[in-house]
Amino acid sequence: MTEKKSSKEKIIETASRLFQEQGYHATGLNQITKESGSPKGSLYYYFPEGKEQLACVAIENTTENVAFQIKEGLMSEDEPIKAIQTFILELANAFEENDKRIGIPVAAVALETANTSEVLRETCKKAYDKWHEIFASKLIKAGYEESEAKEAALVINALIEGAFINVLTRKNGDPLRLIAKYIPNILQK
Amino acid sequence: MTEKKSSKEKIIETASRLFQEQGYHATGLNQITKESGSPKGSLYYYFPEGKEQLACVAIENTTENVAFQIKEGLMSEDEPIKAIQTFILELANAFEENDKRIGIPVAAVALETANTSEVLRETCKKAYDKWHEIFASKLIKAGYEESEAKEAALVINALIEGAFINVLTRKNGDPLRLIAKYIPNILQK
DNA sequence: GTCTATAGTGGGATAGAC
DNA sequence: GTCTATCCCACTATAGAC
Repeated sequence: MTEKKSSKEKIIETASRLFQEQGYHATGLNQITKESGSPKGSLYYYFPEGKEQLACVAIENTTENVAFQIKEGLMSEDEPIKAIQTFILELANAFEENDKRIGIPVAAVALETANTSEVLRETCKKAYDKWHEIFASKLIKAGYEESEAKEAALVINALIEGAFINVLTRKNGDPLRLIAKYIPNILQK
Repeated sequence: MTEKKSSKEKIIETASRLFQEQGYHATGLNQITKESGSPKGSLYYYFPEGKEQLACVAIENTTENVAFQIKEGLMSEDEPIKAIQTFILELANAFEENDKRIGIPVAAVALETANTSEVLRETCKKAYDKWHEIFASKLIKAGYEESEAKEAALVINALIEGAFINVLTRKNGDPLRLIAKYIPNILQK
């Protein structure tokens, strides 16, 4: 209803960004409240169960944002191979334009908490399931058989995540540009 | 020279395992000293610059261990496609046999520290360079052209890392088994 | 409901005994 | 060289004023 963002929204957005850039354990609630401009009392008012609960909501927020970005990115072309390639090249450019400080959505939190928090692990799993579904749907619309499309979607997403790790350690987008060239290989019999 | 492991070695091995399973920030020096059976004074005697220095040495240790595992895994077959597929299937089985608690070597630390520690980022980058080189060398020996082999090596490693993230969030090895099927696609023109 | 002050715990790091 | 005791600080979480 209100035009300006609520405290709760500001906390969620700041938390989403910081968890993505720094991971779960490196991100403190003090930093989140400070950068969002909200006092700590508000954080515990909205998220009474504390950090783990906030992280779940933040990851769900990131999941939706990234899902929207993938959908938009894939709309650039009808032909799915070209569309996916274009999306990947845009990722590489976005990384280099954003001061190279962006992180991989969800991945750091997923790796850190897979063994220590079932609820966070499940939340990250749902993120990947959702993104896979979007890639698969693009392929199915273009005539690919359903089970084949679902498999290819997982493979393509894995390729992007793995290349992105390499992008971060090199601080340049070339690994993403390289894997874009290999998308046709994934999608041929 | 001595038969039993030195304190320093025990610290490095414990640190390597914990950083891999939990990441950088979730792993405390207290936990490392406790699980390695060494007092904290010893840790700072051997690693006077503290946690970051220890993490570098631990990652270098992991780099060598994993390099050895890849080399050994790829020796199972002469033909590189089959050899890489066998290696990936072994990874999936190892995950399920090791209580599903194993982490992805180096990846968590790489994601957490890419923006905050240049020295750790560089150390992780060297790990990936080394592993790429091993895959590439297997391909070159089998007759692949050098630049093509180097590219394919990066793509295959990215595929493994990305699938491994999904394996951890699902707690089952199937994503690795799936990408193994796609290795021939990467290696054909 | 919004915010401040503070408790309590565990982190990295250090000094110095032996 | 090996180990203990301790410091300081940042973290999560809470109590309670307004």
